[in-house]
Amino acid sequence: MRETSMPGSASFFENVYDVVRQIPAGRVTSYGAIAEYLGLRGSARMVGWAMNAAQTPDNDVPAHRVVNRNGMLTGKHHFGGPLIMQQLLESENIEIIDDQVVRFGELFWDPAKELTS
DNA sequence: AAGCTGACTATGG
DNA sequence: GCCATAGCCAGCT
Repeated sequence: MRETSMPGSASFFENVYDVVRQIPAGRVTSYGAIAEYLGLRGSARMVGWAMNAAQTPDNDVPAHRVVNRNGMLTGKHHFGGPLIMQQLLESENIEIIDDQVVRFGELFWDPAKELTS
């Protein structure tokens, strides 16, 4: 892993990044799924918060592939623009209607199942 | 040091 | 079916 972070800052943030980076293009996942995979479970907010920190140019974390449980682009406004997230997803053949991922159930990528720890 | 906030989720009314 | 409340944990003021 890239110890680009500061010394001693090893936190679940890197765990989140690692999982998000493994999300295949054209797929999406939810905060809760990642949180549960990391053992945070109900603390899906922490995952979202990790995404907030993932906005740094040093990270290659496709945070746009992470949406809420409804498949809604809740964090779209945090990408520097309210349409950035949608455009990124559309560029990966993911259809977005009304800030929501179409066929979210089909595109959903569960780390707990796909990564088979 | 203590309290608030937050890119969520589940439950209740 | 929609609105309100509670639980969650880590970072910031």
